[in-house]
Amino acid sequence: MEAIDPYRKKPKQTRSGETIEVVFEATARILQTQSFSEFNTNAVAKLAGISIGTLYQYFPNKNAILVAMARRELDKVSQKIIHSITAEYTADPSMLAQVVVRALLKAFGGRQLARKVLIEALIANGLSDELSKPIERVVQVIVDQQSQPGREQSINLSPISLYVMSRALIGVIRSAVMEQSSYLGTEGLEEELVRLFLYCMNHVKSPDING
Amino acid sequence: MEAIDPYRKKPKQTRSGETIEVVFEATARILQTQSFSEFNTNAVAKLAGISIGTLYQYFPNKNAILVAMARRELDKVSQKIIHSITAEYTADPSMLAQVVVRALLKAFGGRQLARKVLIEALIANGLSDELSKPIERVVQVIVDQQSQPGREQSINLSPISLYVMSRALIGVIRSAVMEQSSYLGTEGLEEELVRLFLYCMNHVKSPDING
Amino acid sequence: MEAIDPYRKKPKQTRSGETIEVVFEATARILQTQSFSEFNTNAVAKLAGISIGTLYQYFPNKNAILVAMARRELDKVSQKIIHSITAEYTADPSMLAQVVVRALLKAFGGRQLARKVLIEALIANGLSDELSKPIERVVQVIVDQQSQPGREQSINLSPISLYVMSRALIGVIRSAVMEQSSYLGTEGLEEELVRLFLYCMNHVKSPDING
Amino acid sequence: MEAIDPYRKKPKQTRSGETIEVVFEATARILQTQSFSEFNTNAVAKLAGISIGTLYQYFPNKNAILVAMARRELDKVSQKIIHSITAEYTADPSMLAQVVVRALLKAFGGRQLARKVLIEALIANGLSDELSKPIERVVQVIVDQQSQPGREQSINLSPISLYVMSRALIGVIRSAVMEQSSYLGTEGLEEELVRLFLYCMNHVKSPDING
DNA sequence: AATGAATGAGGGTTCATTCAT
DNA sequence: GATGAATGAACCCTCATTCAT
Repeated sequence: MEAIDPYRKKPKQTRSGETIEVVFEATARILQTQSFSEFNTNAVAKLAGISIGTLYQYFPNKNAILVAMARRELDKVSQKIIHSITAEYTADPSMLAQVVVRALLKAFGGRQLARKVLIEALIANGLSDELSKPIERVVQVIVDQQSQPGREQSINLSPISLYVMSRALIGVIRSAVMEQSSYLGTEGLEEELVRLFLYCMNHVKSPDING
Repeated sequence: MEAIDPYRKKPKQTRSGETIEVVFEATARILQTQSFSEFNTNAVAKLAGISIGTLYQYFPNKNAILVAMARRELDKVSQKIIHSITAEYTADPSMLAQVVVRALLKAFGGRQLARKVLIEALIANGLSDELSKPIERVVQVIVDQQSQPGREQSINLSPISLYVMSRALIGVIRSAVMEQSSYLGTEGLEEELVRLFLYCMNHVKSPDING
Repeated sequence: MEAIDPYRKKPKQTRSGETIEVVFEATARILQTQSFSEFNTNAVAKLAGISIGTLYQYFPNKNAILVAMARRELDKVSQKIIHSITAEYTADPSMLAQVVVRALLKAFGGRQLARKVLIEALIANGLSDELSKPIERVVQVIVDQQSQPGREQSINLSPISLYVMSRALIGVIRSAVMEQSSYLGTEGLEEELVRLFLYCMNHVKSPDING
Repeated sequence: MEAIDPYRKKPKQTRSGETIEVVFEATARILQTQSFSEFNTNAVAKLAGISIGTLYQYFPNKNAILVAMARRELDKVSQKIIHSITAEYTADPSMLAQVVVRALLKAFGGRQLARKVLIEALIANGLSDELSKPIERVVQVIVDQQSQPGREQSINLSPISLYVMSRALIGVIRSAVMEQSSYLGTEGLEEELVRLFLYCMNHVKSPDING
């Protein structure tokens, strides 16, 4: 559907990198302070302090700005989480879960309107699967970690379980952010998510309701 | 925010109801066969076989069409599910879960592009919480059912658990629909969702990964 | 340019008269509380509590409402002034002038937004000459009065003098109303207008500036 | 109220000035040859030979065209009159009056429909006081001139007298233009206006009618 | 006489994108 | 590489007016 590479020219030079950066900066500012409908190429160029012509030399079209920005943002998120996991390496799964959930909440639940709109943009552009990619990456890292030789019991997470788990997690966080839910920032939500995460990782057979 | 009532005039006469219906019909057809950007008031009116003026006598603006339609759609969904539960009343929780999940998948996962865009519309209008309402309604019905006198053990679902559960479920389905995931329609997905649902309903303490 | 008779059906019956009245009432209310652009047939009909169809049975088109209303309004004005003159019949010209000016100011300078907009409407419809008609009528009455047999000296006002005089007077008042001038309501303005009026009535040859 | 500056971008380049000019030209042509209702942005752009987009880069909205144009027109008028006065400097007040009145009539009474509509535009935009500004400017110049040292008798024109005078003069001319009066262009009208002007400038106490 | 749903021409305005400089 | 004036297709929405009931 959409051009896979949203950039028109690779930021080889420092100059180019700067231009892309100011465009992102301007985009974020607009999404944050104004509505999504306020986001248009002319406005971005103006706020970025560049000409509209220059903008179009770095992005083939309006959408490409959002896509590029969102991708970079999501990359950052997974980088951070993976870093957290690696740094606080632990054998305790519940600790692990907490680290991941907390990082996710911090990343997406920042109450930052810009991120919310960015997410909307991804969705509206049929790129909503990108949203879940960071979690998939994260989970993969965890699985790899847990499956290291020397471990007694390695996790065996089926692809579909991974899929459901990541979408469930992100789904809850996404909803909370979009609805500006009052649960955001509470310990309760974090606990529930940790529990959900652990359940999915364990992949135990669901026990009966009545025992 | 957004006008709560997306209708401009109450359908007092039968005529009005019909008009709204043809507008919905046309909207669905456009969303299904063409892209979202093809969805404009003129196209809708034309396909609906009414004048643009008439359309605007029933909907205050373009967005209102989507919002009204989405709401009705979601209402239908919960109606159906609740009906299913009531019809196939069962003491077996896993049966219950299956009924609910299957109904949800059928409702949202119809692979119908129109529904996808409708969901987008809700989100874009800051009404994404409406998406989860049907599940909340459904769960409420279930809880009520399970808690009837005579039952040995009633369910005690905390609000936050209900919240997380409904958003997790819808999150997965939503993602699958939006991404046009290949899991859609598979038994595997259904099973996973049933499991997730049951787990959440039971709300058991998550066992350790290795334990 | 415009239909001379703005009414579609003569108000023979009481019913008809009432309808026209509620239309005028609604029009006035809209012009007063909202802008001129808010004035449209649908709004008028709604506020008047009649159907749009009924409205069009009494007025051939939108403009006719304004024209009819303005004419009636201006008629009222001249009626009042003439009444004042007749009632306070006086041989003293300056008294006469004061009576006329005061009546005019009261009629047009009422700070009533509706009248202002009505005036605008007349102008916009190329009927601005109607504005001056009341004064012409008034002056005619005065002239007739002054010229009654038994009077030593009758006034001999040339048509062009009458024209200039009436337009000058109305011009000042109109401007003051339109600009919402702070002079409105002051004695100073009244005095100046009385002086102007008297000067015009006297029609003396203009003396040199320096004497 | 209304945006004080009706322009969207300052004519930095020569190009801009030209664009504004062709827009004015096209506007005038339309107002002159067609009715006011024919005046719409698309028609203007077309006749101006520019795209509608370009037009909107110079004027924020349709009305701004009229306002900008009217202002420029009125500026021209006062420039011309002041120029006339200065050029034909004279100590003879009646000559002076004639110069002013003639210039005013020429400026406003050109029978040009465009000017009429322009005036309407000013009025409709609540800027009708702008209409009188040129005369105020002119009178100021005259007063300054007359009050120069060496003159035996300087004029002492109170603000309210100035106000009444300018509005009376313009009022008559405006009416004549709007009504397309047959007096327009006659010597009689000019004489009457000169007389009115002189009377106001002298500000003599009005003599009794019969005295 | 009254109604009011339906009409649809028409117009204001935006904004993604181009291209000559 | 940068600029930004110019473009014009596209689209939302209004509202005067009609006419079947």
